Amino acid sequence: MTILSTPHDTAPAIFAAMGNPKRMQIVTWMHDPTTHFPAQRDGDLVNDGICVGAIVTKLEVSQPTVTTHMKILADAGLVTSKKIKQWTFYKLNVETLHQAEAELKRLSSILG
Amino acid sequence: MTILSTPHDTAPAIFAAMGNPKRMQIVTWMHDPTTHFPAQRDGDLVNDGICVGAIVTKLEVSQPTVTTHMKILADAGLVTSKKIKQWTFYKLNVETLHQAEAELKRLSSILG
DNA sequence: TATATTAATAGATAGATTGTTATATAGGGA
DNA sequence: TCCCTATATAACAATCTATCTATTAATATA
Repeated sequence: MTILSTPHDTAPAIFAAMGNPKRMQIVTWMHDPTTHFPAQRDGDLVNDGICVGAIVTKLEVSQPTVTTHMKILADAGLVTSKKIKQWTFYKLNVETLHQAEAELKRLSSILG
Repeated sequence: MTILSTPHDTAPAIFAAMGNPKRMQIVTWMHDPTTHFPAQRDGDLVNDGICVGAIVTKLEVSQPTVTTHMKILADAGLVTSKKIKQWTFYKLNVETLHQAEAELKRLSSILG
């Protein structure tokens, strides 16, 4: 979905999802998974994503709290999820970051 | 302040400020003041900014609510304010939008 | 099958956010 | 001075968020 077809409240949802220090931390870590997370047995850090447990360990909040944060990020389109065996792997969705970037670009370009 | 010297929780504050439909609406209007607001007697729409009353009229919430939203935007650095006579004029701060844009660019550039 | 692992869901709670009305403050004009 | 206009502040209500513990569900493994 391009910025042109974006419903009017999609952008606030993306910004709201990033507007939390814990979630910003998660997104920052996910940007460079191999430096921030240990290798996983049943899912590749880059191709499949990061499993919930790895985030729980680093973020130092409870597992349900991480699940909630991931749901907010997923609802905003900032991450996608994939289930392999008993794990759920979350991966950054760069498309949505570009979309937010375009929205900011629109607002920062003072024309008149 | 450049993105390099940005404290680690500045970015979430900016995104949180934009992560509300009403505030996003305000920022969008302020991006192009002359098309969205009537001319003002004691302050120029472009050079001085928009007065609170004009936003109250368009946003259709109470004046104190607008004042609260403007404070959140100002605290995040997204707008600056200037008092002329009994009016407070708010103006978009493009610097901060660029800062948020740079943060998104950083996160969307997958290097490894 | 019984147990361990992993994540999601349910339910509770403290605190933040968004909104209201009422009041205070500050400046301009009659 | 007295009143009007514009904004801010106070006090409060309703809703949302972030967090927890306990439980459930699903999958693996011994």
